[in-house]
Amino acid sequence: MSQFWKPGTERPRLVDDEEGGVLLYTTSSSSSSGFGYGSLEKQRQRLPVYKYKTAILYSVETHATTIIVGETGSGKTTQIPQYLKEAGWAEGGRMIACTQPRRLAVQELTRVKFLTDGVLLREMMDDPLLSKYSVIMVDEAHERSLSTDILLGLLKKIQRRRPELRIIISSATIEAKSMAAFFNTRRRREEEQGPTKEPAILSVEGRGFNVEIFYVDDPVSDYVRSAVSTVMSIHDQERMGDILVFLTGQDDIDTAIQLLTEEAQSSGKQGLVSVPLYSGLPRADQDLVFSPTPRGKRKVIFSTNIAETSLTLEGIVYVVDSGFSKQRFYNPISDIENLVVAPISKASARQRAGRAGRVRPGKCFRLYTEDYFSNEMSVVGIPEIQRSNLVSCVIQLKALGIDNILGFDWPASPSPESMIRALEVLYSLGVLDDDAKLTSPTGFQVAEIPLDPLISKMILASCEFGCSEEIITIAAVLSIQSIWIPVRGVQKQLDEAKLRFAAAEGDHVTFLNVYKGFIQSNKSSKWCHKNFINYHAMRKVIEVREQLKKITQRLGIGLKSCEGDIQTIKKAITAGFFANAARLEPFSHNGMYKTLRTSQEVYIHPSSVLFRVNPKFIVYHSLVSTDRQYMRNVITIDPSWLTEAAPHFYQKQLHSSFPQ
DNA sequence: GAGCACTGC
Repeated sequence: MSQFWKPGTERPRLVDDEEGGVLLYTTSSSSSSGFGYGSLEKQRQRLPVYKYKTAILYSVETHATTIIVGETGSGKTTQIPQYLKEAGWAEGGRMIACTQPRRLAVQELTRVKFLTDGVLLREMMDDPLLSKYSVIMVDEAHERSLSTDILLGLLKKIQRRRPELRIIISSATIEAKSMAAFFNTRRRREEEQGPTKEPAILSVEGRGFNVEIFYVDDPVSDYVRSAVSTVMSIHDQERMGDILVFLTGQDDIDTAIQLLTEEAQSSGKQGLVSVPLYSGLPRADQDLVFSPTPRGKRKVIFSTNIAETSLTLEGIVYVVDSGFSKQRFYNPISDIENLVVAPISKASARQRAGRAGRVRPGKCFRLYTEDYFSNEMSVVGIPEIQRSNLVSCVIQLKALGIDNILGFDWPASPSPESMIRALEVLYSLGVLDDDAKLTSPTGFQVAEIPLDPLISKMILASCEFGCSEEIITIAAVLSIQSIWIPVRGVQKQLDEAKLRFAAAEGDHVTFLNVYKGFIQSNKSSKWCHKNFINYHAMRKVIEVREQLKKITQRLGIGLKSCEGDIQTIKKAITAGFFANAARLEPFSHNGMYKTLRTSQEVYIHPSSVLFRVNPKFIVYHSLVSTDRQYMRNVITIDPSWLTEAAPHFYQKQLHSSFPQ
């Protein structure tokens, strides 16, 4: 492994601090306490990454791939693309790309493009070699999101065809070596021309302060209770400073806040302000997290993983880490994605602890034992690609002309079962042909629409059925987490509000009613409030719908309304979701259904307008599994539509399921 | 009568 630095500058340091204990954040001076005055240039020079400018540029010049190990706050994301531009990498009509797993609000430099991994993947559909870019920087690669992994695999391929392309991968310490191994394409005694193929690793320190770590002596049986009592003792014994508590979901968070309020009341403790934080929270409530803590008070933020990567909170001095988060797991045999509370990795634990050291030295209280951390916790989490349904991923690779999906060189390979399942689903949708090639035009069109292929297929079908106006609304609503406001204690009112829009045909049609009402109200937030509808979610529906409208126009498909012909709408939905059909068990007293495809026991989700209605045949949008398998968002269908929509899928194997 | 970590086009 090679490292380069310029004599006279500080030698780059390869951090290797995978052990627990005090985090090895190094911070050079008091300069980290803010920018003070001075020119913009001076400010840039004070960022930790500045010291490595020459080393980074030298490495990029001489290496095909450079891996930058950098802690948060080093300034790498904003500065490195700028250094590259100043060094001439954006000259001669070339550009620099910097990708993130999430959207980022950064200033757009000319000839430097900040974009998400997913968007860059989309760009490859028009420009497979990404030929307009001279350097591509993949930021936060250690998060191993689905799109990041696909992108890394493709970049490695592109590098073979474009030796002049430079890749920068910014990653946390723990992943750096495996990234380097993945991109090391150098063969022994190979005559090297141009940049060396062996990746360089550079390490840049962050701006964080030391965080002292504490563990519990014995395993805790109830992390919510334990988190609350830890908060109480921090409040008792530690100096002022806000507390961030990592829990797994809304339920945990609500319970914890209730417990804390009770305990503070019964013990007469004052000065604690609890704030919940999770993605489903209405915007106004989320903003409370950022409001300054009143003088003499201590803010306690109870958060999901959203505070681990997506949001940065200022003023946190104490972190309480439950050691758990909700994670998605996919079972290719049952074709079901589950959200499960699972132990986090050491990498996550480090990231969480680091949240305590942004303003001054902090403390992190881990609600698990040191022995557990050292001996049982996995070093890194399972990459998303090994925990997901791969239908979207496979169609994207197919669209990029990658035929041998099973032989693709991944940073981490998904299971063959998942890939085969994805191929089967795409085949049944008519997107792939017998040779596993994209069909024309359906396959290419579905690949062009950046949504779940089942949804894309539904949209294409709606054009034939003449109900695309309605279907793109439904597609937009389905891509939003929830349009209802999550409210505890006023469940009854929410249910009543829902009834105002409920359609006998099911949830999708109900969504259409909500959308119509929202438009008729002139997109009023008051109207949303009155009807327990999430205003921001509805704005988002409008936005996504506009995008879908543009995409359909680009595909040369006109929008058309079916003017209230609901049966047509349901047929279009069935054309995409025929595989998700279920039939009510005869004589079932508890609403048990069986899926037509695999005879799995499933139930209508209590949030559905068809809950307790239990029609004989239904099609569902997705399954969510807890103690039971629940079907979310269902519509009634006529079973004959299934054979109409997918004769190849149903005629052979399942005709015996149909009573009529 | 249950629950939804996150993200994107």
